[in-house]
Amino acid sequence: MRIKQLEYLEAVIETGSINEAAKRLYLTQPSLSSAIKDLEKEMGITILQRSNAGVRLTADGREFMNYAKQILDQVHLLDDRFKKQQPLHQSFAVSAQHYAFVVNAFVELLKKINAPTYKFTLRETETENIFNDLRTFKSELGVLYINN
Amino acid sequence: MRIKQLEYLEAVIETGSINEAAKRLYLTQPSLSSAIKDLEKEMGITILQRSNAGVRLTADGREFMNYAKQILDQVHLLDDRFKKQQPLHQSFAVSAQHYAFVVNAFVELLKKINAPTYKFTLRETETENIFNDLRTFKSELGVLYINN
DNA sequence: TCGATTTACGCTCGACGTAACTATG
DNA sequence: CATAGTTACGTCGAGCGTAAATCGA
Repeated sequence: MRIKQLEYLEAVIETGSINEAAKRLYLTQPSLSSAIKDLEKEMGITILQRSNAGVRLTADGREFMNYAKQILDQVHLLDDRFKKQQPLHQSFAVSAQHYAFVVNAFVELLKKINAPTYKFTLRETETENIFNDLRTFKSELGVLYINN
Repeated sequence: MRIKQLEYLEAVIETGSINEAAKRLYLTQPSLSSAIKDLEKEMGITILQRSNAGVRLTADGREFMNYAKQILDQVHLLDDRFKKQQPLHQSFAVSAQHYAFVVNAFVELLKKINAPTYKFTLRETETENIFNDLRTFKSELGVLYINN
């Protein structure tokens, strides 16, 4: 049993669908499906009742989740205490020419992410510097617009 | 972070030595060492103070273990409830000729394991049947003695 | 130099992906 | 037939191994 599997299961139950949960977890539906299956096999119980309308907890599954939730809560406590300190410095920088559509896209991104995990930077610079920024890993993404 | 890592760490702390813990966990010392290192790196703290006399908990490590112990306790609760039901049928069988040293070794094994997890069987049979038992997976181990 | 840990590096297995299949309203 | 799920199978990385290096009493 892996902590990840419990987190996966939690997401599946919250969404009521392996498909939806897979999207939220950024993995493919078959991968998630087999991860859950592996867990069920290891525990020797059926946790989910599958149908074409999604999934529902079985009685065993409901009891299992009670235990699993306890574990996840403890894991979160530990993570909060120790883990999340330094990822604050993580940054995502874009170097681009000065164009409105770049700024718009960047703002859209900020809206979507909306988390304090990353430090976002948009460098508007000359074309040549875009290449330099990427080569020196100063920026993660470069945007060029070539007008024909 | 994996549950295994926490269990590894627990064993290391209980024994006060990566070497000893590795033996208890049936893995090699370097593997265990790097597993612990990975955990420390992920958490961004130093858990163990290494020396040529073994290891000791740092202040961070002591606090970390308080959290980890909670997680492990919850995991054990879950395992006890669901997991350990069927492994009772697991069996370990030996096919061998009738020799005192085989019986002695088998008894030694029983003493050492001393757990109700396995069903032990010793089949004393003719040489040819030893091969058959292994081929059909009836036994896990065959013992032949060739007298010169 | 002995007994502990770490570093270097190779292999295998498992986690995840893609493609194709199944089933039900 | 659309939308849920699973099965089949390939790939890549992580976990574990072995061998050699390091380090302190």
